[in-house]
Amino acid sequence: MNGLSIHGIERRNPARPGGQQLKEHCNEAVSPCAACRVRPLNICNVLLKQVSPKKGISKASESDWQLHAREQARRNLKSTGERSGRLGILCDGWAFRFVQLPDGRRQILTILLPGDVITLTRIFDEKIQFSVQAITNVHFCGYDRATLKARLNTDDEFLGAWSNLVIIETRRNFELMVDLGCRSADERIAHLILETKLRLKQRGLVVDSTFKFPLSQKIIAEATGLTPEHVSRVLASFRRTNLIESNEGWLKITNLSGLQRIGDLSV
Amino acid sequence: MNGLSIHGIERRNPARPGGQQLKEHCNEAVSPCAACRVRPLNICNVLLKQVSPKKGISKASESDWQLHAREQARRNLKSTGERSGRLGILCDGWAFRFVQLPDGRRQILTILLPGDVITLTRIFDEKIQFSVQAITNVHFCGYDRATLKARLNTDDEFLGAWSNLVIIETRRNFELMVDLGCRSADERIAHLILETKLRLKQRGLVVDSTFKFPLSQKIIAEATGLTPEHVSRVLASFRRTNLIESNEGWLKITNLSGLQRIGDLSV
DNA sequence: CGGAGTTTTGATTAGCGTCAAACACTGTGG
DNA sequence: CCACAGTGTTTGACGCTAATCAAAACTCCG
Repeated sequence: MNGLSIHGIERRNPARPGGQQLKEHCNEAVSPCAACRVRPLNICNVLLKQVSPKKGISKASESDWQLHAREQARRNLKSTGERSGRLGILCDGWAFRFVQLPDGRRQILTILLPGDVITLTRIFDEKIQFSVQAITNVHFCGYDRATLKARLNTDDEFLGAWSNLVIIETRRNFELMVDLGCRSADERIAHLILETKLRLKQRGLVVDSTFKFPLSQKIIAEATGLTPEHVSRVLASFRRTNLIESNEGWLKITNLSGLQRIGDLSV
Repeated sequence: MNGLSIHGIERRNPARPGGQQLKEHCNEAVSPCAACRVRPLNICNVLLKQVSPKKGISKASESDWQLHAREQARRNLKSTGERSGRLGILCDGWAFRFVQLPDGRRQILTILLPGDVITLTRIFDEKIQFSVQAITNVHFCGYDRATLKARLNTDDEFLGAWSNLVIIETRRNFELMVDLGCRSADERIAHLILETKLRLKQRGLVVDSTFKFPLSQKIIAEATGLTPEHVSRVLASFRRTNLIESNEGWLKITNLSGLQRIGDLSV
């Protein structure tokens, strides 16, 4: 968790005085989406390619239908039951979806990487069913829910893009269920590393089997249903057997086939 | 697993000679959908209320766009990677979605009750990502995928109904992840019982806290990520403390608040 | 320098898995 | 009719994985 962010956007935001001022809108003249590299991974490409008047979106709402914002590491972007009316997309940085039980136990449902849709079902679901927390400093944008809903009914391409994401997400949910239900600690952690590497590779963020990995062991524990202590032991054993190297929020897979033998992605 | 089925449809199908003849189409003069009681729970109501020509469905395809079939208990309805081109709905009987790992381990993803959509994302997903197995004898129907996909683009009500099911399913997937990731064996099993009771209640299939429960302990084990032996012990302890009574595929909750204290549904 | 959070390591324990055997139930074939 | 196999449930003994408890080393940051 050093100062480098993935897309070269530095973490050193202007220091904010109070902790209450959570979200900072960036009303930049030029939309940051123009330079976004992860647009093809989600629905932004489809949404932004043509904001034509014939779609029935008035000029007035157009200026407001997409809002950009930032948030500091470790702060919540969304909380269970919230009704913000916006579908969020993570432009830059890492975050995770999680559920918090009354007694403090937490389960991480999804690690969110740059380009991921934060609240995919928000188009139809008023209340979201989980909370979202930033891992690093993040930059995200929110589309107006009503506008998207209307567009889903008229724009076949958008419907296709959205449902494609639903399918990908469902598939990953199933994988996590299999992990939690019937795999050992070694397998779960190896799987998490391999899956994250794969997703980062799709974003061009893996060089020489090395990639940014800002997940603390507590986060890995909550994502895999283990304790931080046990995660530490497993990672230590992976390092001892020369499967991985890690430091300073970076991770390198030094023995890919060895790691795959433990946590292969084939379901 | 006695001879009675939930909707009064008897299990005694005409005896079939070979085991190979898996599926039996029911080309009845009157559609069984007319008497279906679970239609309001899924997309059938919307789909069947008006099959009007103006939707662009030709008379020829209309006769074929919905097919009814049956399957025996313990047989697979679908297998991973299959490409049948139909979206299935469970009309009667119980089934489950599962993933099978190469080494034989299995994880049940969803228990399917009468009225549930078997392959919800099949509209967009050519290959399904899991297998489906019948628990009891089942009766199901399959809608033509291409027809549904076309209709999703033109029929707002259908889109709404479908996406509503996607949300409900996502929510249940998240609940299972929390169960598997951070709850004890007692909690998981109590939760499974309570959730199943709730879903049966929506279908009017619970009387006096008593309901059909044809899940073997092996199935409960695969659904909760436990072993059959341990499930047996937990259920025995539930019975010993007078939380539940069970026999012959039926289950009665004799101490609801006690069971809720263990496996409450609130997430 | 001090405090908070993270990682590491060790010792101990508990929950659940594994192995095994007995029993009940069902359907099958002789 | 019985013998038998196959499957599911129950129970016991034992073992192992991972949790728990605890404490020290390390990092980051004011």
